[in-house]
Amino acid sequence: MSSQRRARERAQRKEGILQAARAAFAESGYRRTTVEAVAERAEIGKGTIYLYFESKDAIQAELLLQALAELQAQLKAAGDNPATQRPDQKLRAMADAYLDFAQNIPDYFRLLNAYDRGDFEQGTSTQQQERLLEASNNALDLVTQAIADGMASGLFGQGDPRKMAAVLWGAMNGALSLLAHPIRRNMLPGTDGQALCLATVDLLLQGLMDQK
Amino acid sequence: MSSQRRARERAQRKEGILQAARAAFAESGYRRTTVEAVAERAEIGKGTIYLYFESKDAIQAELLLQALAELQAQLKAAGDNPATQRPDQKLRAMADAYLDFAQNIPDYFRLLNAYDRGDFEQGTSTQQQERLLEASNNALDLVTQAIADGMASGLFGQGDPRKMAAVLWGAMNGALSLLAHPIRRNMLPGTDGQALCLATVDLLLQGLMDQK
Amino acid sequence: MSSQRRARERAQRKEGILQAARAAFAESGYRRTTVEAVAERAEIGKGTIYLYFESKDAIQAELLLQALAELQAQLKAAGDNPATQRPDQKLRAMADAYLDFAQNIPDYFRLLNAYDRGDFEQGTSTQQQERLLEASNNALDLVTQAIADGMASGLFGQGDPRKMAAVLWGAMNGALSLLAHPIRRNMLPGTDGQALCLATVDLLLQGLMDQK
Amino acid sequence: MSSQRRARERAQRKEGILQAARAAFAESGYRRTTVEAVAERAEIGKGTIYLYFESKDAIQAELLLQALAELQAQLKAAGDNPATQRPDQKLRAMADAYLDFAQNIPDYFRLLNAYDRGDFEQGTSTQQQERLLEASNNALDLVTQAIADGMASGLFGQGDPRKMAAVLWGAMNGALSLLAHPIRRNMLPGTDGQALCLATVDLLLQGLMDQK
DNA sequence: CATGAATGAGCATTCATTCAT
DNA sequence: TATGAATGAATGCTCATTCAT
Repeated sequence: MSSQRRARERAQRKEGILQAARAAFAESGYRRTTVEAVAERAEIGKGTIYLYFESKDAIQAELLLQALAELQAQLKAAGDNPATQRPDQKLRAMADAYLDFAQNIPDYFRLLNAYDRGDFEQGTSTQQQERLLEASNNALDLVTQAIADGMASGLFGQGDPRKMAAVLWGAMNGALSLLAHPIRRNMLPGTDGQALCLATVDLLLQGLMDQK
Repeated sequence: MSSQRRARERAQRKEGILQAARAAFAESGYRRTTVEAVAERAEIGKGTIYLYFESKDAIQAELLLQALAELQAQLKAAGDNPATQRPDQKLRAMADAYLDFAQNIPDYFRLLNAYDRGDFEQGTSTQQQERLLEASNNALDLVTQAIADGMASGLFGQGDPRKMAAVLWGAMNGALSLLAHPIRRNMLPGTDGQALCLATVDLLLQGLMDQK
Repeated sequence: MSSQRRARERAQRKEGILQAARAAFAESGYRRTTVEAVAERAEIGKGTIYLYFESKDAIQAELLLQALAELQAQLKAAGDNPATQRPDQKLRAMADAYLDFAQNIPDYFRLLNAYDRGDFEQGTSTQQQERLLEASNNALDLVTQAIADGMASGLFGQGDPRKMAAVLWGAMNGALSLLAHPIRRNMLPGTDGQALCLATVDLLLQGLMDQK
Repeated sequence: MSSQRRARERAQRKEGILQAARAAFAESGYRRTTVEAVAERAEIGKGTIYLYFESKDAIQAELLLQALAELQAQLKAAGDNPATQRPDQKLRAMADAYLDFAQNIPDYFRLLNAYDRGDFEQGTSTQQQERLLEASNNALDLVTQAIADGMASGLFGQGDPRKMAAVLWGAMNGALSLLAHPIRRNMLPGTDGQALCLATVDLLLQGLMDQK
């Protein structure tokens, strides 16, 4: 059926716009990126974008959902790996997955960070906010559960597992953000984001395990 | 001499503009803040601002330097306190100072974070960038030194002290940023920025000390 | 012959577009009506419209000709009615016909008024303007003739019959337009367009007949 | 005081924009007139307009109020003239005033007509609509009163004076509008708006007076 | 013939910066 | 030195029209 091909082409075009927007937003930031710039990158006309998206804000919101879905999938895959049974191994695997995510799809990572900063409160509908919150909670729950398991088994010291999960999350965000900017990289020659991130996780896990 | 008084008045006027801009940027964000809004807050005419600053960007850059100088001063004061001799105590004192800085002058803290994200590459001249880099390095050096002392004295395990300093810096940034947005606070009921930050430092110091 | 059927189908399709446009223009106004909205109403594709009309303006111009032709036909029918022989009866019959036209096909009436205001000078070709002028003249001639008859028979006072025809025409337009807007209807509670129109005609005929 | 001069210059500038807009709207219609075109006509920059008016709609609304105020003043002056005591003389004087208004300030006249057609429902605030309605009612009341006087004195036949006032109003609008467009003027050689309007008033007054 | 995806000119509005006073 | 009126470049979005299928 041609309707199938039509739908596929439409989805491809939409995805093309999203990726063009992702690159453009990453390069210049949301506000500085014009709709025309996105169109040029996607090699289409300005008006065409509005055949696929309601507004510039809608593009960003859609990208955000994509980013969070992707992250959640990668975290889940890492946590579900049967080869990593021990809670500390699970946490490290998920940390690695987060690191991979931040390094392989840095635009998505930046987008999530921008959302955390509240950079586009107006651009997301209530429904989208709920979906985003749910996805975020799911992701954080995965980490929380691993920590709770570690505490229950005596591997980690006692504490609030959700708070510890937030500590991990925040610390990794911080490490990854720190080296995102060239000026900061110059301050730490010989250390890249990956190394800093791994060192952070090492130290935190060490602290967790020796806390008892 | 009247030239002295004139210079003093000029500096006061400049400072007034800077503080007005700081408050305005914090309230509405840099892009959404108009130069006119800054002028109104400073209770001067719009054109007067351009007698003291080249551009809106220049105001932001100057604020950045102020923020960094203030942070450096507070970290130095915390590290120099003779009551805290042990490296881990020094680190904790500096962490507390950073936390205080972030909480008491959140506008400055946000400004530094925004700069780290590369939000205004165009707004800073090369000279300003060098001053910023130097100030940042000085601040990081203070932390690095304390860690190096701890390693030398056997209190901490061996490692790259500058990298560890960066880990601390990044982790604290991450913890503080995480709870800056209401949506994230809702995800962590009962935990505020301070608690999260303290937990992060606890865990990292724990990790450092037990690493031997 | 199939060419006949084809021509008929083409005419039907064209008529369908015209009626869709008429309804759409009446509902939302010419500027606010998009070509796509007309296409949807006509249940055809947007591009198809351009197989039958040069432009959006051309649709409006064609509607205008239809409206004028329809009005002329109705006026002629009213004037030709053998039951109304006396000039004043003829005039009243034609006025009633105009009132019916304005009330039964308000879209056409509004279109004619819009044209009178010069709302779309650019949309009509010279040829169309000539056809429009001719149709208008024919309609006005019908009224003029009845008035001239009345003057010749001594029923009306002497005067320029064409000018009197224009007076009648303008006055009816004015009465009908006045109550087209809700705000004006609120100013005249208890009076509708029909009553106002009839009162206008009464008064004018009275004036004509008593002018001698 | 310089503040007086300042205020005067500001008012002059505002008035300049209003008159530029009046001319532009009259020439091309409201929708087809761009803000830039108004600015060029007023020989100022595009942005300057927004120092004096909230929006394009606000300019139109202000013009409307000016137009109605002007009309009301002229009608009142005509009706209050002690030289015209008899109701029919008063009515004729007010009709002359309306004719003068339409001919001397045709842009204002067109603007009022456009408002009557409901061409800009969105552009006027509720408060403005009330002011407009009140001004309209005042104007119509002047005519109604003269007709009521005529009926009371036996000069005119009995009837609903407000309805008769509306008949007069509508008929004059119709006569004036009819000849506003060149194509219509061509249909009536030798007759101009003034003649048509006067003929309309003559006929209506004749009708009123002979109605008894 | 019919379609609808693609296009880009056009528009109202904002705001950093300039400059006459 | 201080002012704020004036400016016009920049931007998100609409819609009449075209054209490949």
